[in-house]
Amino acid sequence: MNTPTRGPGAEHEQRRQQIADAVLAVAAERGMAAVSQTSVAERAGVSPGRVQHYFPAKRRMIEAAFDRGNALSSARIAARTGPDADPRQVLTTVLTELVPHDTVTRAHMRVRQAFTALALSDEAIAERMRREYERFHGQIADLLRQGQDRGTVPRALDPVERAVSLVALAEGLAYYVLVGIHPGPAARERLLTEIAATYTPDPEERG
Amino acid sequence: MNTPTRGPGAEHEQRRQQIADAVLAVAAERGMAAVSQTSVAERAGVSPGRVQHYFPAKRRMIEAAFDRGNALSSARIAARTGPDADPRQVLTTVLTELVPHDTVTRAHMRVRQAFTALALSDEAIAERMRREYERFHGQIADLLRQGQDRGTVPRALDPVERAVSLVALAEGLAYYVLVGIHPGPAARERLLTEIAATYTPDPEERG
DNA sequence: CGCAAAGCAATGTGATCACATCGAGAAGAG
DNA sequence: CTCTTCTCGATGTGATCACATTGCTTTGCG
Repeated sequence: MNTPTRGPGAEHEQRRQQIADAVLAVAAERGMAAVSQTSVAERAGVSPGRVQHYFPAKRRMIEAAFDRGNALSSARIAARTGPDADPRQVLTTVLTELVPHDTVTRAHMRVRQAFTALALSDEAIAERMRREYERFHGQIADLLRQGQDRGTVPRALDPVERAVSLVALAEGLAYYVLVGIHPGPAARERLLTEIAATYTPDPEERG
Repeated sequence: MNTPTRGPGAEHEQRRQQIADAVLAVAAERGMAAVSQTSVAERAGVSPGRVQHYFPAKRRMIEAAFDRGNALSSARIAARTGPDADPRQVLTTVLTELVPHDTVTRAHMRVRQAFTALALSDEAIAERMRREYERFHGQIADLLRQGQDRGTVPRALDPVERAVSLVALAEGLAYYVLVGIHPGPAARERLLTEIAATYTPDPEERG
């Protein structure tokens, strides 16, 4: 009944996650270039041997970390939006969560930026990135479509195209905040303004 | 009268540029991680010794490449806009040049993305990045202000804030094109739409 | 209890890195 | 022509890397 410590039913997945988390932490703090068996093991508080045991190839470790980052991000956003049904509120939360405003979101966006660069020279990561964005843009587009059904978003607007623009803007602003080009609150305001412009540009039709 | 091949007046700057160009080429083709004395020397067609001679510290080589990239970018955009006086045309050219559409722009944006990631873990690059963006955002804001003076841009609009948003959008879209998330022409269209929305949202006031 | 296998720490290996060092050769100065 | 100084190719060095190998320890199982 108790979890086996060995064999196919062992806590492998938990250990792998622990290591993947360490990869994310190192990437957030010192960039992808600092990710090595040694640094990851140290950060995870395990031996380098164990890291190698769970990830015989570094490539797989990076990919696992990428997936882990996406899972954590989804979980965080799901927790943040809760069971809210209002699509505009959900959209606003999802997009503003991209703009760094605390330790967790800062770390997350630093990791995202690291993978973003990696995707340009690593086809496996690039493919995952494409799938991830297809999902993400689709989610935002769906929220806009729900708005259209409720009449709060103009029918003339292409939900996918608008979703792409909103996310691109949010990520561009997120980087400015990360590197200190633009203050976080101002970036958030810019984003909220753009979201507001998406909803009922003609204010008299609200019901 | 002829250029000395040695001493303080030698063709040092030209050699340094040649090496910096090789750094940019390697970064564009294989990412910053592939930039080393060996790879750069090979790409530049010179000996590793010469690379080390001109850049005793790798850090300086990277910084020189960053500056060189900015100089090349400015020159390319200046050549592209020409002596045009119409601020909207200039703004459109500058922004759409950010979206990859040929070999040169693709390479340039790949390099830019590489430095973008580097800035998050290298304070010297981050500082240069901040200065570079301050200049860039300022340039776009100036173009918008000229539009306001001509009455083609609403006075109510904050030029700096709008400039930041436009550039952020353009860069976000540029990345989507680079990694194959979004087609280039569509990204360009999205950008043109956003630029159009900045100019005279009320079409009847045009003279 | 004994044993086969799994978990995993420790160590080895060859490559590559940034950077140091050295010396040959070229070019200007006297 | 000689000498000095700059250029820069060649080679050395120690660190770090990903990954291979080895073998001890633990665990489940008969």
